[in-house]
Amino acid sequence: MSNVEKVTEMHGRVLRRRGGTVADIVSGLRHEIISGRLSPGSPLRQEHLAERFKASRMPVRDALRLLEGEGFVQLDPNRGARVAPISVDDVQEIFEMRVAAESLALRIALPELSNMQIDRAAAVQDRIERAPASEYGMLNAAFHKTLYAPAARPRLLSHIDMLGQAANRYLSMTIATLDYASRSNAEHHDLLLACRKRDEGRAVSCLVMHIETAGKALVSSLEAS
Amino acid sequence: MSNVEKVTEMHGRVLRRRGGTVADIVSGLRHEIISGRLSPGSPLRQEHLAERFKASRMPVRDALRLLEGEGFVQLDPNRGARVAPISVDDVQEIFEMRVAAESLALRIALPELSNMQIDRAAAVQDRIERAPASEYGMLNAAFHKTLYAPAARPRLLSHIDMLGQAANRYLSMTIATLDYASRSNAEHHDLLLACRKRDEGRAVSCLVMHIETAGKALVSSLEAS
DNA sequence: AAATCTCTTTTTGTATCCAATTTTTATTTT
DNA sequence: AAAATAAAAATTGGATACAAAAAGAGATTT
Repeated sequence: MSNVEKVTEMHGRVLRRRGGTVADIVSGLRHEIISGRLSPGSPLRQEHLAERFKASRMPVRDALRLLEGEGFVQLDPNRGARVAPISVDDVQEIFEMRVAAESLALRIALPELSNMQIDRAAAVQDRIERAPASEYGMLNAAFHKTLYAPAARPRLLSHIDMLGQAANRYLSMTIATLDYASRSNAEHHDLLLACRKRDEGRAVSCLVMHIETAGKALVSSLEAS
Repeated sequence: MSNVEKVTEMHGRVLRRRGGTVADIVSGLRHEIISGRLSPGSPLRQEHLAERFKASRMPVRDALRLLEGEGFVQLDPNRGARVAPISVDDVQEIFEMRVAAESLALRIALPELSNMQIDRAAAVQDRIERAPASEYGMLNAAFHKTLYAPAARPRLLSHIDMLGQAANRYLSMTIATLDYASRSNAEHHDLLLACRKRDEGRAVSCLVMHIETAGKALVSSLEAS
């Protein structure tokens, strides 16, 4: 979020040094949407955002287009941008897609997976069990990514990443993480064990279960509210 | 592509005003990349594109960002945009992802699929067998989309669409479509038959085979050149 | 009350700057 | 001649200002 503050002068006004403006706005806005500080459906006015991020409209528009591609922002022609709405159907769909994409990634990665890489995933799992709940989403993504990395499938991995971020948006809305955490951790350990044995069938079914139960927990938690 | 030529005055200079500029540039550029008229790796300079599409740099940048999200353009900071490179690995990955995504879509759609919708897909297949090879990519996508539509999964369907477009880019590079066509048509008929019987297992395995053989044909055709 | 017509707000697009980076070219140095 | 360096040319990233179109809100008329 912080930026190099090498300031210079332009048209009599102060401005930040070049670089990373769009990236800043994207990550800032994305974080606010994922964390729920920006509620679904609320309008995102270009001028307002430009002022909030101390930038001009141009990088703001670039950022909005990027976030539209990621599914966090809805852009209607001539009507502007709004925080993408949420729905139970959407969660369901995201988790169905995660099952398909991540089981594919695991199947490809498993034969290439070294013990060292499994150890690294186990270390991430250790951090998950110690870290505060607020970091769960990010660490969970890191755990899964560590296991899929040997697949060497850039498109697939970035697709999985996008789905994970979309899921995090819903995850952070429900405080159901607390009683779900222990179950998720146990499932991660099961998955690691199956990976160590290089048991593809077992590993994939562990993963499918893991994602499906997470999805179901989220859906029921959303339907309750 | 044609546009209203409302002319107006600004800063003493004449300028043409148009509507839907960004969409025009995106679809125009995308078509040129898919059709291969713009070769992989060739630079896309903003100023040059702006002149070619008779627009200013802002909509050009918007378009480039969108196309980057779709994977057709590669954007390096401070170095500009280039037509995304191609590789055999990329084709392989795209078709792996298509298998996963489309078999999921078919599994979800099949129980909701009506005979009328199957007939509509069969009608599209009829058109495929009559139409010129240049329209194969677009019609093939329409055929598959017709079968998946009842799944009512917007995210999944647009993901499948993107993969299809990415695949079309490689498809149009190889003229291997000619001896592949008869095989593809037979597979489409098999798939339709399995759908009519509502035989999920058979339909999905037909589809998986269909996509995999298409991928393999493309890979071997690319490796030959 | 319903329809029409302003008036305002907001988005979309154009044009023109300027600064920071590459990339290229020319010039020196070894 | 080859390598290193400095100057110059392209190009991108970003800012500002302005024009036009659409959507929304009021006010007016029917």
